[in-house]
Amino acid sequence: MSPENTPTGNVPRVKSASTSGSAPQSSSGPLKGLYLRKQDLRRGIELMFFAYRDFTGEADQMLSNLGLGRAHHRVIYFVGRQPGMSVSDLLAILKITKQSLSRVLSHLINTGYIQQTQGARDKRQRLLSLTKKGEALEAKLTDLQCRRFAAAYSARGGAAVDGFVKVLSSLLDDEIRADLRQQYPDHID
Amino acid sequence: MSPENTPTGNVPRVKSASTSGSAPQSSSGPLKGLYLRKQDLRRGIELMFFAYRDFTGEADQMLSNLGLGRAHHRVIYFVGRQPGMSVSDLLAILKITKQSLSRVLSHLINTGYIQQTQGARDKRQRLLSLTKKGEALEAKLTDLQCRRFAAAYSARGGAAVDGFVKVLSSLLDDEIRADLRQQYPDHID
DNA sequence: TATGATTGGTCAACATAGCTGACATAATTG
DNA sequence: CAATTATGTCAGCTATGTTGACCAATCATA
Repeated sequence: MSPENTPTGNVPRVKSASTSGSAPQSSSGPLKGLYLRKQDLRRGIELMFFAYRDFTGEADQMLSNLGLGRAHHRVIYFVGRQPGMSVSDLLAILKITKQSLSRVLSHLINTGYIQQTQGARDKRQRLLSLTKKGEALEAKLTDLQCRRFAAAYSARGGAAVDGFVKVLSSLLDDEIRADLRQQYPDHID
Repeated sequence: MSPENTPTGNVPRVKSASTSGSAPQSSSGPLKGLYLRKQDLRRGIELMFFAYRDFTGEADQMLSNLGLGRAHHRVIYFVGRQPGMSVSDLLAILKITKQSLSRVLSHLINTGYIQQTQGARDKRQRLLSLTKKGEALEAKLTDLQCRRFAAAYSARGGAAVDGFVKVLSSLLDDEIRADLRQQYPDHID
């Protein structure tokens, strides 16, 4: 039941470049039309959809074997990246509601993946970090995804990685891009 | 409550390149270490997360005003891309269960975004296409996302787009990559 | 033509992960 | 002391995925 063996033969296939029709090369320079045609933009949209799905697929599988979901993964990932972060830091990154986070976070604490310590400067804060068990899981999950990236990066080379990072950065909302730029010292921009 | 104004000041920020520690430049060539360090791979992971969220955000907003969700968008998008596709084609692309699709698809048919016609060669098939109303919505949604891509593409130029497409393609599972390659005549590979 | 495979729909039930709104507690800050 | 902040919690809702079972129409073929 994978896309390629639909026995009817009408496998999903774009009616060639028909969607682009008369390509909107519009006015500007002669180079623009080469990657700003409707079909190029649609390819971008579709690549994002499929790549994101595949990118998360392996980790999702491993997580579901542990009774966890992608939401747990996000928490584990970001807490692992910055141990000692507060709940509101996490909320600001994930941009979900307190209640949504609470459900997932409590579960991770109860099952021993994450621990809390009271903030020293501000005792209201609960500073989050991974337990040994949490670190082990984080490492396994991140390794899975890093391996996929390492394969893609090394298959395509530094120039391609550079373009990848540039375009993805430009797809971001402005505030997020500013944040990410801060976090990566040698960020291309 | 956006990331930059957490008043505590401990805005999510990677402890510089500490996660990379002794970068695994491993054995290979001298260029590899420049984009295969742990921090580079993590940046890729995070860019995917944030970019996907921002990429879908505007459309999600417009959809929710109409009482629709992202699942409806996917159906509208792919039916719009290839009018006359069958239900099983759509299932093969979306990789969700028949029941999940059914719920969303029925809703789109009942609300007049999508119409069905009986297949000519195989009368069991219901060939899907957008109604006028559906086409109008598809155009609005796709325009939103295309505009974001067009801005990113033209900000970064053709070489970056090239790298972007290459790396995203390499992040795909093999079967999906083969499908996409077919669909785009001038796909870089 | 009879049988089996395929296309598609449907029902019931469930899980995950998001949301809102309201409210409580504790600590910090002015 | 008062206002704000950080965090948690309760109840309830929605969207989107899942499984398993089953049915009807149609097609392909022995």
